[in-house]
Amino acid sequence: MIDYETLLISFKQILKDNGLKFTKQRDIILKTLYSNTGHFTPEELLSIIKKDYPKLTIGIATIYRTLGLLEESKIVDSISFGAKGKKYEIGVKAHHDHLVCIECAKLIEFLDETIELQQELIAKKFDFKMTGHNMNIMGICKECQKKKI
Amino acid sequence: MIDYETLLISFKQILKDNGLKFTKQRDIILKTLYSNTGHFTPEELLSIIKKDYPKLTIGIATIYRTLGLLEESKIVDSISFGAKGKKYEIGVKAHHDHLVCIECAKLIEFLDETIELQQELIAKKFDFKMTGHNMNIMGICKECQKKKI
DNA sequence: GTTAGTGCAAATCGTTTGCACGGTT
DNA sequence: AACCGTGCAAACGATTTGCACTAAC
Repeated sequence: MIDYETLLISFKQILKDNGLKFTKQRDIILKTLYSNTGHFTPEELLSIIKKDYPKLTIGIATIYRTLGLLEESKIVDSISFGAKGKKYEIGVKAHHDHLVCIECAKLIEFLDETIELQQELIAKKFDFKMTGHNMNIMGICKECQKKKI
Repeated sequence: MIDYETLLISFKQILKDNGLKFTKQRDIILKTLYSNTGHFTPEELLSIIKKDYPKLTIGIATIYRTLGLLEESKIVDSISFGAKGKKYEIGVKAHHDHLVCIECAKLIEFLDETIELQQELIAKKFDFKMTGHNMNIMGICKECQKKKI
């Protein structure tokens, strides 16, 4: 996984290239995403930040705006839960897909080279300019299967 | 693809098993989904029904409630567009995945046996009881690539 | 007759936007 | 100084819900 220094430099470069500014809020959102492993909703991210930086004023709108920016810049990835919102995570680590537990909403990451390759072949076959993909296997995780008994 | 008679019988059976009623609205929603190929948002479905059955009174709430029921019953599948809603289609035909155009929201269906098989292997590997999966390849379709020039 | 289903409108939830002020360049 | 970013609250769009009425059983 990329180190934080490098990530920060490349984020600053992206901002500069687009005439955007590097603010406290953007700094802290990126740092928080980097240092907390896992997948967060915008609201979850906000409450982590409010807890970790009580002095900082920050609103949910900024979280959304910054996550949008980070997603465009390919720094974070998102996974969608229908009308139930989206979850975000740092996306500069190795790409992966998800197993989604329909009971507890837990996410398990995996990477499968065979699938990755097939996806590229399929996109090519349909003259599709692939910009990304997401694959979610829905089901009931090991732990929740036990609970049900 | 399953014929409509059989589908209707199994839907009625599901309703009966759960102490639910077979209503005009449910009848027509299923029929409309079956006879119109494609992927529809709840709003789109409602306007098709209102056009085809001008005498029927039906509201958007019923569409949502029925689609939820049909999805639980595995009769329809949905594909999510983040906060931009969901689209539904009859799911009793052969399973397939989607190419999603990020410009025009068009969906292209495909089926890839290699990927299907890999998914089962992955679920097994993580002791996941797979209940479903969705895979969406995002990108720009052939037509939209041309438009951009 | 009992119970579930309906349409409607209000409520809700996640997300986006307009605006005046504050911070970065 | 110029301009972007911010918080706030209002606006928004998709979906859900409470209610009194209606229809399926």
